[in-house]
Amino acid sequence: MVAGSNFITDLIDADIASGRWGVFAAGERGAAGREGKAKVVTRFPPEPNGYLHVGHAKSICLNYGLAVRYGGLFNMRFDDTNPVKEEVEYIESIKRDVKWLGAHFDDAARNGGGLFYASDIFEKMYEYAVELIRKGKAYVCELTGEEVSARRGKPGVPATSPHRDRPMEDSLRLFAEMRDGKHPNGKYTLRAKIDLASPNFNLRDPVMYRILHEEHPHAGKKWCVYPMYDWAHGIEDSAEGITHSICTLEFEDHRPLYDWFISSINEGRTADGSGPWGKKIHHPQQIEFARLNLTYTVMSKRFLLKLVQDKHVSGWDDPRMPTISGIRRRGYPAAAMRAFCEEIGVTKQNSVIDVGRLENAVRDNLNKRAPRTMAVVRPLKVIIENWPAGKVDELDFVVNPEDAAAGTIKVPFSGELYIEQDDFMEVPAKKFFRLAPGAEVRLRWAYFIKCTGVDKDASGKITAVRCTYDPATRGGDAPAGPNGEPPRKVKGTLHWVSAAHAVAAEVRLFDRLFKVETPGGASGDYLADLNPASLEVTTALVDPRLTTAPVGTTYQFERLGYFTVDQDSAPGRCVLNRTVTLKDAFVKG
RNA sequence: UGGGGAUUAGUGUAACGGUAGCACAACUGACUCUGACUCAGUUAGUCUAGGUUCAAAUCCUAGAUCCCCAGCCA
Repeated sequence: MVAGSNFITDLIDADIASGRWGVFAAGERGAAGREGKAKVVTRFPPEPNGYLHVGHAKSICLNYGLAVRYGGLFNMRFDDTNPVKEEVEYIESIKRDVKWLGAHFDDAARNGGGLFYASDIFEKMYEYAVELIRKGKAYVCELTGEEVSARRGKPGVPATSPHRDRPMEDSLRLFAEMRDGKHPNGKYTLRAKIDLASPNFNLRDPVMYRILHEEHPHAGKKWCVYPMYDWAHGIEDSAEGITHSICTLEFEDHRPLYDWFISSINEGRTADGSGPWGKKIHHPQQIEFARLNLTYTVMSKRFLLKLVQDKHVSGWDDPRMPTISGIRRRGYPAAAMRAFCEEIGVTKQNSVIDVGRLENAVRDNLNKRAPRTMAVVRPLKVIIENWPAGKVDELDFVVNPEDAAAGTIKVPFSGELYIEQDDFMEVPAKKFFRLAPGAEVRLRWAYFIKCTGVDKDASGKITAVRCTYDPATRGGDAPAGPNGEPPRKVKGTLHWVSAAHAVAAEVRLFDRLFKVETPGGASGDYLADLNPASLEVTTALVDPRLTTAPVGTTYQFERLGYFTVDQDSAPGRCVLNRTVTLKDAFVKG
């Protein structure tokens, strides 16, 4: 079994072995070197009615990954058949997100098959629809939505339509009138004449076209009839030469319809074009896989839109959102997203992945790349009592222990420092090996310090911790004893900043957007499960170098987590998003 | 009470009639100038009942459970 294989690659392997889809012709679709290779053409076909989320990322990685794996092509296509819900803003964001993920749809040398819009072939679809009417396979129906619904039938009870035997000429005329804008929304539909008694309700004469007097984000004002998904999708795939049309599980019982439409167009057509209706059109294979679900996450576009509209989040790109824009802003690397998708596999089983696995993929990626820095998020002042007044020491700080090439930088040390509040306990808990009265710890890359006492205000709150330092431990290690005794060890190492040198930065500490593993679980009420503490904003003390880092730069704040420079940063204002925490094995108590 | 799918450790995912494996999580321990990383180990699984076979997660029969479907959404 080859790494990364799954039931879809098994299927494609079989197709290649049997020569099912033929080979790329010389000069076909871009980059040279593809001719003679077995054809594999996939696509990602979102409707531009919202922002992409991590569920879409799975589909993008799957489809693009297959094109790369087999040296085929990957198309980006907007399935823009319903102008009521679609917007240019969504089209633009989707292109941006797909590119960011690394699916190079417009680069032929990197398996890019191109950018397509369903709406660009509406004319062709219209012609095919006319053809089906002529073949007696479609008719204009004038039932209202409610009437269609009322006549839908039940399992075992057929649907009915009084118009299915309308003469072909009448349907042709009415369909043309529909297109010409002579009728209001909802007055007529074009329906496929399939089987009103089918146990599969999708086959009970599904609607192919509805009248929608609506401007389209890509096609403008050209149309007032729009095709339905089932009718349009196979034609889009066919026109683009898609071989494997991959979609999610809920379309499984639409597959007979997908096949019926293309087969019906092909009826009376032949491979060489000698048939009465001309040349056969390409008939792709639809394959269904299980969509991605994550714990503590809602993936419904409808609900994400509600979060944005009702301002529960700051926008589609709020770093707490499971959108691609959100995780990008939060600082998740695209490569981590890809690794995650690879890791979880592809099957037909509904499943819920622990969101911790996505976070792990992010840590894994960042651990190797992110430069380290010391920053204090909840400052507690430390006074070094025996530090020479006014002295500043410059110490070497290792930028990335995982990457020797990253080198070292100098950090300033002085007699007044800040450490993390969590790193001091006046009455230490069991197994607490950080700072406490009488305890000695190491300040990372600096000195050992020993706590001699605390300062408190009138209310008894600790305002500062007093320590002494050991000059012999400069750099962070104790020397060996005079008679070769092993050097003194300390168990705890703390991060710190020099009070006089650190600068303030806004830090946004994100937690999960939902407080329960399955939001909306029993009640279906997602909002009730929102985590009220999903965002905490604090002022941290950071290395001044961070204030000039470009937006999107990610650092590891040692012992805390990864933090990424947010787009809200400006000269004089540094804003950092906590991308993900480090794992923490220490449990208080 | 119709149709379409799916059931393998806590969670995912392999095994395609021939030793049930891997990853994550959990728990031990080692290492450590990040309680991170890394390393070693432990716990733990074929939905049920029959059948075929030398041999069944895999094939057959019956059942159970879960998901999807009656938009002029996709």
